[in-house]
Amino acid sequence: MLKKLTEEQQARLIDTAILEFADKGFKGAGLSRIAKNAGVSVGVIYKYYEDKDALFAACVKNTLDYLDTVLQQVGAVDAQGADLPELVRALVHQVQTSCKDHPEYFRMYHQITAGNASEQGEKLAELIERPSAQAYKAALTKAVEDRRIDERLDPGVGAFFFDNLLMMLHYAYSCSYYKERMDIYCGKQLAASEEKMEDQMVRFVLNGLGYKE
Amino acid sequence: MLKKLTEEQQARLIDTAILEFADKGFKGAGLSRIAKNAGVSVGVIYKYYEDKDALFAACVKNTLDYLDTVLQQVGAVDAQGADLPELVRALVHQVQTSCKDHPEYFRMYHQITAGNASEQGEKLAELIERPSAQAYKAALTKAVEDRRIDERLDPGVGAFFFDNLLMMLHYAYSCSYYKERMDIYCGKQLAASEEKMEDQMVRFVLNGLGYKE
Amino acid sequence: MLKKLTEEQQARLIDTAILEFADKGFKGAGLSRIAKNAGVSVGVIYKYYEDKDALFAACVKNTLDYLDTVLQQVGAVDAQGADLPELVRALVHQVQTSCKDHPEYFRMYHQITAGNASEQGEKLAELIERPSAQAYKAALTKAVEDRRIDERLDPGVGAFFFDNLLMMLHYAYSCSYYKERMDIYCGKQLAASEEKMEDQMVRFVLNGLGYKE
Amino acid sequence: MLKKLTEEQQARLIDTAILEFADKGFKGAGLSRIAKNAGVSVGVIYKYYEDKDALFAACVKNTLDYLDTVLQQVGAVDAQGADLPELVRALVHQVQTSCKDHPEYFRMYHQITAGNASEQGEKLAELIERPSAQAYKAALTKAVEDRRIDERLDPGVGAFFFDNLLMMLHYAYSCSYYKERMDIYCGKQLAASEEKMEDQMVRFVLNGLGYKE
DNA sequence: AATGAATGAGGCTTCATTCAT
DNA sequence: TATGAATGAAGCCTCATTCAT
Repeated sequence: MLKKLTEEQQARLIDTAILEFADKGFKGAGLSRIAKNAGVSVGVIYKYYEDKDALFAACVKNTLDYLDTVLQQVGAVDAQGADLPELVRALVHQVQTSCKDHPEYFRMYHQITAGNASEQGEKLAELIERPSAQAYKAALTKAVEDRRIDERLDPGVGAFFFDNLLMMLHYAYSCSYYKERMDIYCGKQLAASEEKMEDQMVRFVLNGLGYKE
Repeated sequence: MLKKLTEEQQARLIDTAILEFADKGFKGAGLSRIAKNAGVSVGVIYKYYEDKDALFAACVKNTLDYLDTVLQQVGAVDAQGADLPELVRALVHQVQTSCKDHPEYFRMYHQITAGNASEQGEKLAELIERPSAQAYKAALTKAVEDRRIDERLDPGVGAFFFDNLLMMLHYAYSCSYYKERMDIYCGKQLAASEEKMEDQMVRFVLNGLGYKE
Repeated sequence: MLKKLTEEQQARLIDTAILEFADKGFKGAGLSRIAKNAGVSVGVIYKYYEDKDALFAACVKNTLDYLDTVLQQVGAVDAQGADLPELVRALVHQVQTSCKDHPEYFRMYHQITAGNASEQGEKLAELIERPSAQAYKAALTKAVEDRRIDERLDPGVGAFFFDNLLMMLHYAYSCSYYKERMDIYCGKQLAASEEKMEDQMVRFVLNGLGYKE
Repeated sequence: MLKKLTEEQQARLIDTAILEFADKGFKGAGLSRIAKNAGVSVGVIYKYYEDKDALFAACVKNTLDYLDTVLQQVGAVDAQGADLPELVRALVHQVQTSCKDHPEYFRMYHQITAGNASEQGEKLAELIERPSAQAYKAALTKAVEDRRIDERLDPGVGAFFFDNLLMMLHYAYSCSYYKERMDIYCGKQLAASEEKMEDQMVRFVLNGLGYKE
């Protein structure tokens, strides 16, 4: 079913759609605008996707794939036997780089979590969150066993708090509201320094987990 | 066909509208559905609000007022000379109670931050975030001066991380996606125990800030 | 059915309604605006008139009464045995004075003839036009018999042309479009001089009728 | 569901719209009724016209173009060196034929002059009236110079009266109210005879202008 | 197979009409 | 009885979806 539309055009369609959905939400997004910005016709969208819902679903899947890729990269760091501080720093750093590269994916994530579309967010949560939850929890469980972090902290809950912080950092680097919010809290100057924010974040997280040396 | 919408009916209209906007977003919300659910006619909305934008603005204002009230309550705890652990615990606890009472306000907040409405979220950020930012920063600055928390942590940034955690906890207790996410990370059992979550959260935050004794 | 609304208020209601209908047309007129401008409530309109149509009908009747009054005044001139030039001059003059006093009635007439309301204009034509048609025709018939005007001109048709000219003069003095049109044709200066316009009109009409001596 | 509205369909849309606006006025006209009568969907109107105002404007433009065409045809007669009686007769005759062909344009003109639409009629007056005013005035000025008509009559004012008569004749042949009115004044029989009305009109006008030989 | 104009259901908004006070 | 807020049908307009080319 992909005769005339090149792979590139299909990719561009999805990318454009993600931008639109990420910025306008499901209802606010316009198929004709997407088509125009993607340089294709409205009709062709319906050759590839059943309807607006299906296009949105495809965008969601794309977002998931991207998030998976990002997670995999961290997994690689983990696999190299990095210690917790290195891991945390790698994750925080990656928030910054991935948000610089593709802020739209995280705005898209924010839209997904708003649940304005037709589908249930609950099903997506499982899909999206389980992998990182598992990964972080595993790392923390191991750290607990190694007596490197506060054993009174449940690894799952710790992972939750940690990911919460990452999540909000993603938003701060991707969504205008949260960007403004970060500026208000941290001051524009500090907020603009990725190094300092990274340092502070790493410190707060390790402290929070009760990491010892 | 009452002679005038009672205060109660007006309140119900706004409440219904907030529920609708919170769950469907600005574009997805339907005035006729709001009217029906509020038990009034479509036309009457326009006696009280210029248009859909104005109704949304009123809902936003309502949300801000609620958030202010919540913050004020914590301010009272602070004014009683509570120490940092008490303050943190009070805040975390309030997240749980306010989300139980009025989850819709926090879903509404999430919608506002998505920026799908007609107005700019940037202007709202200032309005919404400045007060708590100031309050938390002040508390942390004082704690730094008292040598109670890690002085290498910038008070503003510390407040940012802390509020980020609160924010995500709000979402976890208000928005279905984040609720599911919390369950995935923490396990349904732990997530369901407000006391345990509170304890863990207080521990993580105080650790994170490097709080001593 | 006229307990509280004084005669004066009722008159004001009709006057206000005429202004509104004359300027906005039947559909464009707003009952709430009429009520407000008349200083009464919307509801009371429905105590005196079945619906918008009935109110419009009352305004039409009022207009007819006014036009009748105007015609009667000319009838008085006629009854005094005035000759045709005097009669014509009196009529032309009256166009100018009545348009100065109550331009709204002639704008109303224009609206009626547009037939935008719900009722048929045909019925009204009979009511409105018959009297003056009869009067003018009688005057011309007599003038023909007296060999004062061109007998090749049918009295009815002559009356028609004459009234056509009067009608358009009414419009020129009452409706902004026709006022502008008069300025374009005659030049602002000439158009502004009622005496000159009157003279020219009288001359043209008498000439047209082939009036001798 | 044709691939594109044919020229014919587009023309039909405008024609239907003119009919609707001409008979119901701007406010009274209904886009859905226009669409239905034109045999197209409501939505397609918005592909060709920004909104109801724009559709109305297009109808007005169409009307102006038609009136121009009509005037041009008379211009041709004038250019052939016709004398005043021939010119007047040609004009009167054209009123009859053009009203038979397209009465809706003159009802539309009547609506425009009622000024119920969104735009100012004043601007249109200049556009619509200037050309014929100029043409008629020129013809009369020349006639005055040739000592063919009463020099005490201002050419502009003479043109005004003449066009007033033409205007009302247009209405009489196009609008039901004015048709009825003509019948009342002239009698149905005479009114129905275009030749006689033409003769009478030509006589009246030439007399009115004081035309000699 | 892609195009993009046409379709028409649905949403926001207005306003004539009703009716509780 | 007058009031004027509430009602809800109807109008304008948008946009997801269809389909002739």
